[in-house]
Amino acid sequence: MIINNKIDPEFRYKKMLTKIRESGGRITSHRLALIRLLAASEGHPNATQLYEALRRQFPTISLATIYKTLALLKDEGEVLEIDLHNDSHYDGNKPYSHPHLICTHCNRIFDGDIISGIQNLNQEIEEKCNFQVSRHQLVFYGLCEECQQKVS
Amino acid sequence: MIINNKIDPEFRYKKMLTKIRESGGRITSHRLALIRLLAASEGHPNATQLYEALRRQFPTISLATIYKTLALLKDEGEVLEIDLHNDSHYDGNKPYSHPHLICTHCNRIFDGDIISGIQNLNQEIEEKCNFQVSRHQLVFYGLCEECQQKVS
DNA sequence: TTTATTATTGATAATCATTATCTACAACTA
DNA sequence: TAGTTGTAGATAATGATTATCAATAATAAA
Ligand SMILES: [Mn+2]
Ligand SMILES: [Mn+2]
Ligand SMILES: [Zn+2]
Ligand SMILES: [Zn+2]
Repeated sequence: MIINNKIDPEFRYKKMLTKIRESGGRITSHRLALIRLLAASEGHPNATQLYEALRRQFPTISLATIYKTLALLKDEGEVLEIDLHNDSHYDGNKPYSHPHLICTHCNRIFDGDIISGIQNLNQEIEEKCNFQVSRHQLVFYGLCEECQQKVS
Repeated sequence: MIINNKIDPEFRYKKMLTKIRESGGRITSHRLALIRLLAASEGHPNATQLYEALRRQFPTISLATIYKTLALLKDEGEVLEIDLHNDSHYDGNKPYSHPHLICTHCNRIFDGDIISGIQNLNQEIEEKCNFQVSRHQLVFYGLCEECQQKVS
């Protein structure tokens, strides 16, 4: 089910469709296409990027539909919103809290869920701060491997 | 210089004034008052909260002035912006990257810089992801000590 | 102290991502 | 196949933050 540090997009696709059906939602062609994109979440796209990607095949699709479907999936816990400065990006492949690495040079967003220290953090916070963590958004800014060479 | 897990506000106040002078900026009464607030940064206020706090003593102060001074101090590295969903909050007491704990019940923002695991994270990211970290924004959402009892 | 220079102010318009609104339409179901 | 109703697309509204600009005040020079 995990391929190349990524959950099988096909599995995620079906899971999202099921969740929508179970909540009484309808499956439209536009939703199908959007969910297919989100299931892979290549590059953690934002609403506009998803809109542009879908516009070719569906010229009549509306940006509002993107936002409404994203909100729906977020409510169902099937999409993670990465809240950046006036620009939300989305991960439908790993809809749970996990760290992200953002390159300040090429602006790409990488998954940082290989990092092992995260689990311990929650526990340390609960012990030292008496704070009960339910979710988190951890963002690290810097230079990705490729850009380190370009910039230096 | 560190009192009660907080940098001496007086020290921060003087440091910010020096930085503004050094960069050719002028010291106005409104800036003085705002910097005094930021140096303590009680509760990590946002622009509107700073505005409301200063309005009593300075009825003619403008929200634009708050934003412009915040941008100036941020450029000088003397204020940390905590970028939340369409609502930036500020820490002028600890202007460097550090974790924050946000209570989803009372909405208060706590400092989480007691946590020791952070230093190790950057190193782990550089090793495992080949990503060179320059700054971060780490936000943990959950229930503060007081609210855990109220909610349960 | 007086004057000249120019950064800063406050009022207000502009921006821009995201939401809300509303009617025609299409997805499900009996 | 028709009826019910959730959804789509167009567009207006929202709201935090920025940009604009003439009047003013902070600083330095005289
Ligand atoms: Mn991700
Ligand atoms: Mn802080
Ligand atoms: Zn890069
Ligand atoms: Zn609380």
